Amino acid sequence: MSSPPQVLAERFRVALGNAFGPELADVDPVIRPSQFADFQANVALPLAKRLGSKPRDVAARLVESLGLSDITQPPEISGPGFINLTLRPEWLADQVRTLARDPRLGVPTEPSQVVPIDYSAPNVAKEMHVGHLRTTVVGDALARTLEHLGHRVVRQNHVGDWGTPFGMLVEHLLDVGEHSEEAELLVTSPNDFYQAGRAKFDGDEEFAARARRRVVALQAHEPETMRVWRELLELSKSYFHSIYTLLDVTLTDADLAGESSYNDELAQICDELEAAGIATVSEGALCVFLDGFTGREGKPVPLIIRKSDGGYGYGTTDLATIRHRVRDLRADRVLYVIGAPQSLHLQMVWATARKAGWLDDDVEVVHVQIGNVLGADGKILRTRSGGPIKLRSLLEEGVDKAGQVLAQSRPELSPQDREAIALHVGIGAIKYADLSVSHDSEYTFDFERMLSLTGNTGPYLQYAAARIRSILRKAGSPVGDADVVLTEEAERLLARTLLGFGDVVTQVGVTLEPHRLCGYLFELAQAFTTFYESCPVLKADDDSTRASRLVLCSVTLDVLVVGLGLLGITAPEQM
RNA sequence: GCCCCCGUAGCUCAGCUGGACAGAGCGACAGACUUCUAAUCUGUUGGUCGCAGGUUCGAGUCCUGCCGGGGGCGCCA
Repeated sequence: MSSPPQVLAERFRVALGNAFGPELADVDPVIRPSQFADFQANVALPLAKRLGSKPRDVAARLVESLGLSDITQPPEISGPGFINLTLRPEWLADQVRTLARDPRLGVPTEPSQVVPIDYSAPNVAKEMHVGHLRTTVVGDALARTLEHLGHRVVRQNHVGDWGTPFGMLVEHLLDVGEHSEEAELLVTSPNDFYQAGRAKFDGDEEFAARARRRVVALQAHEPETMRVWRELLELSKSYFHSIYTLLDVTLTDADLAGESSYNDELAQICDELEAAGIATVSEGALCVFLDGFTGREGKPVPLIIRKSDGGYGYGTTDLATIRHRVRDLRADRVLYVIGAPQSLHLQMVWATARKAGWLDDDVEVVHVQIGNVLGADGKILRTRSGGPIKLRSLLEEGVDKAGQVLAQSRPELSPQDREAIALHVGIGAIKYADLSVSHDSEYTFDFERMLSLTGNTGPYLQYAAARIRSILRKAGSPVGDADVVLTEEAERLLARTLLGFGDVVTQVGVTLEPHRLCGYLFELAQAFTTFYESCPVLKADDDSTRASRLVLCSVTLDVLVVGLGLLGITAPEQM
């Protein structure tokens, strides 16, 4: 089904053609939300110049040609030439009824694209921290949203599973014993494992020497070393699993596309680039120099693809990665949901890939820049002692705090129920806080704010859904396909808001900005709450009003649940 | 030095790709519970949109230059 702005735009297209000729039919009617009506069309203003007449006259001619009487009240021209459009309640009601029957709730199915999304990317044998939280949560929301729009999303979890530290880690794992309690730390508290290895490396010459030899063995793919390395990965996978499960993130083992998976291609990448004259040796390293990339003192910035010691860095891996996504996955659009500081690096990788012919112009690559998460002091979030905060403890704290609030406000619920709700509320609050501000801006982490039941928070939206569920439970009979009648202003506003869902989801697919969906859902929850306050549902004056309002409740719940679902947030049955 | 991001109400943030007087939430102040979950609501308060030019009928939004904050800029990813 089409959204109101879409329907209006189509009518304007016809009117523009009739009034000013077919060549102007496709001018954007510039339909926008209005503070004086439901929508306003601003097209008369830019058109006036083109036609050489006054904006108000253009608007008047347009209104004459406009066949809208079935949809809107008579359009009004105001100000310099705005056309104000107020939807007829009957038409709105009809649209809501159609929405109620639409399993997609107004969300279109777009022509399917293949969209690899690079997100999360934790490191093997390291604890995830708040930095990973944001890319994981935003990336997952984008994956869910694009999938819902009909695209084929290929999740790519580019985990850090290769490099010199792994010599030390393998050696340490062998030292402590593969099935020891120490080894189990990789699953429960990876940083402790890493730091124990690190401490030994720094303090024990003999171990350090062994670790360095192990790096060589690893790079030579020596079988026993590789076996232990794989064991390291397995343990880390369990750790990732536990976090992803707790976070309710869709990533699975099948999505792992770690750095090591490109090992076999790195030499060839270098050879090919060197043969093509794209890469040249400088100071012993094989580098790509690109026009337009200059650093200090105007010196060209290199993308180093082979270090002077013969090793490969992440630049080479990233080239193999983009090639794989385009050539093997046949991507139409590639998303990198990673930290903002990597911007320059990505630009260089892409430019190199384009030069090498691995990245066609018709493939869109986007860096969804993730801003830092800050503490109350405005600095990157850390523990009081200055160390990075473990993601797991952060999540557990959120769930814990949500549980405390519930214990106070809903003492009548069983501890089991409260625990289940606290999980959804705590995790939902943290995820929503991450999603509701634009992904590229830094944001301040504040439990109190994100767990608040008022304001633009996860719990507020969940609460709205829980109240609707409570009504529907008490309604007894299922919500039928009743006529919708909009008499109260609160009903009108709720109806109009509901009809905007599809457009917002579409927009998120284009701009890759989940915070727009958050803003919409907040608006919807507010519209519902206002309706809830002023329009009794179960105690409505008559049966038809009751039935109509039940439809409104039901559709609102559907949109909230689906919308939150696209964000990766669950709406609990009760709160 | 060059490049990227940011600067909007006391605080945290929006601002729908250029449209009418700049919006929310929190905070503060004043109200609303025999009512479907009062953890929810209503109202009031509050801003030279960092500064100065420019483009435009119209600029928080686009361009240029400053000021201020963050980040990046050759062998860590």
